[in-house]
Amino acid sequence: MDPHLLRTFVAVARHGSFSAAARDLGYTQAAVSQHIAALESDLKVSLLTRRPVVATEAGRRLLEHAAPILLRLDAARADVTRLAGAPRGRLHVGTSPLAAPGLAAALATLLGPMPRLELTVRVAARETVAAEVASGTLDIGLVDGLAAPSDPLRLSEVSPLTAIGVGEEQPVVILPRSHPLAGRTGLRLADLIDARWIDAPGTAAPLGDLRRAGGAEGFRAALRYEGTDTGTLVALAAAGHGLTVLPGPAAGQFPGVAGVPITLPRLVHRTELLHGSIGAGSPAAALATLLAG
Amino acid sequence: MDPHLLRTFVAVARHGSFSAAARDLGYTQAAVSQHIAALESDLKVSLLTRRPVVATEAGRRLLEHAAPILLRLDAARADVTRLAGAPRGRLHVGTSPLAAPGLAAALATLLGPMPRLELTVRVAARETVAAEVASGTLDIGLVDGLAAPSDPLRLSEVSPLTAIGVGEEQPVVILPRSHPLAGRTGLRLADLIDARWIDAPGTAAPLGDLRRAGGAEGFRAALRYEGTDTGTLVALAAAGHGLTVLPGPAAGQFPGVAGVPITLPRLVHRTELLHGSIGAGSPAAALATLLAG
DNA sequence: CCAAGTTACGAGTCACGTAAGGATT
DNA sequence: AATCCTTACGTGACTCGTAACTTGG
Repeated sequence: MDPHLLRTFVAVARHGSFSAAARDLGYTQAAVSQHIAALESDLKVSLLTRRPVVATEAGRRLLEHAAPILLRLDAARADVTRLAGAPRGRLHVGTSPLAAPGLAAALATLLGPMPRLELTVRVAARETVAAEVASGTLDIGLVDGLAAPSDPLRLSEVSPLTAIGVGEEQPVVILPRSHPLAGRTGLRLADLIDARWIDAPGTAAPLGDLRRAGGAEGFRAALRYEGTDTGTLVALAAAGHGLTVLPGPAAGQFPGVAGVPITLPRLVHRTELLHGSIGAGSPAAALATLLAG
Repeated sequence: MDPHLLRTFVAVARHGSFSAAARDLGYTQAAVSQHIAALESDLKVSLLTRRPVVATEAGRRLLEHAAPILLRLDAARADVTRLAGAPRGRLHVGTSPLAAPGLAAALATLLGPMPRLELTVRVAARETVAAEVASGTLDIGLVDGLAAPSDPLRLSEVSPLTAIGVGEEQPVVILPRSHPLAGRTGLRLADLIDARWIDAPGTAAPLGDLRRAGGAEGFRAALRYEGTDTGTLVALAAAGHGLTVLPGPAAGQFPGVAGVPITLPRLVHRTELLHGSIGAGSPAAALATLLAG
């Protein structure tokens, strides 16, 4: 199970085509065919159907493992390399959409006494930010999510990252003005189990977190939003496509909707600063090493 | 970063010797030397000092990643292979020490209506059991630990495993009879932060869990116990080497010590049945596939 | 000077590209 | 017939073992 083969397998499964994967990876398509054949004969299992090219049951299973493994491999390389890497004087920062408003403040705190530097900021889905901080594409990440007070966020545990909490907010449910519950001053999770929800895992609180908090099924997704634009998400909620949970301060900024505080059993909306240097102490210290000079 | 190279690196670091690692892995020592050289030149970092052979800062960093990666790789192979693997008629079961008393009952429930089969049982540290279930060495694992009520145990997230809760118990602190607190009918965690503790991560509740529950530092380990024998652990506690936390029922069995129920904020001692078939529904169904015929 | 890691070199293997060969729509 | 995957084959690269070399205690 050479990582090269895994990488090829993932590409083929994603493209649904050997030739497309080959083009993507810079191989000939014969090489891709050989890669898949090698994997299949190594595991003694058929991983893909041909014509059309679709992952089999075993292939789907392998796909679930492959991405984390490849990510971890990249993270390991990045982590080790970071130590020796010459400071670059550039800082790549990523943020999840709902953490973005806090970005300026967080950077000011960190960089206040810092020298000039080239700063790049990018907004991406929560898990994307975490993955890119792990793999070294980003130096720093700001992510938000639901967690027990003063508990670390549970990001997919592909690689150990250092997380520092930078804020906790009251979670608020976004409802269309016309919604029967829109006038309430507070809600309980149980009131909303049977509502229609928007599943926006990269942007809003993931439904899985709500489901776990509620200890119940429900929280059926009526719509899945894969973008990272909060305005669009709120517009969808305003149009009645479903409910979503935002941190309180963010909710106040949108006129067309009602934001009702929700009592979640022991959950707050938490924002964390992520960086990759496991043992590096304070983020300022890590930054200093990163930027020095 | 070929897994072969990583495996070699891990072996060298563990043995503290190229030659010993070579013997262990069935390579010549020249090959091992080349492996390490290849890794170092790939990462452009020195990973080991020679003479004596010790991991450098970067090497230690890599070691933290290597073990989980290799484990995940094994787990992926096992997971994919499991699907196609012919039922073996043999069942390898592992259990953490404190879950062992429940093993008979759990197996009876599962296997009651099952045909005869060859059964192997082994006791090992909690994380070992989880790792071996993931990598397919074990078919089924029974593990215990501290967790919020009806929350899954947080085992090291190397590989997704299906977990089914099979029991929750009141945690109890084991104290020598002569201990000033031994007469109490109940304790709070705060009473014990400054006590001397035994760190027995494979057997008792890991100190890290207590520390997290207490939201504090403290819980200094006076002694580390790496074995998996509950009797020995309790004997150490009885002799005053430190405190440890066991599930209530287990604590009653030992005469020389006092077991005092402890109120942990939202934590219970939980036992779970682990198996590897991610989507396989009930454990009975998984077992049926495993054993069929 | 001995134990232990490195370097040199050759043999076998492996992985890739080219090109020809099926198969499916 | 066209598209797409597989197979055959040759070349270049890689990996490992043997053996000579180097270094540190």
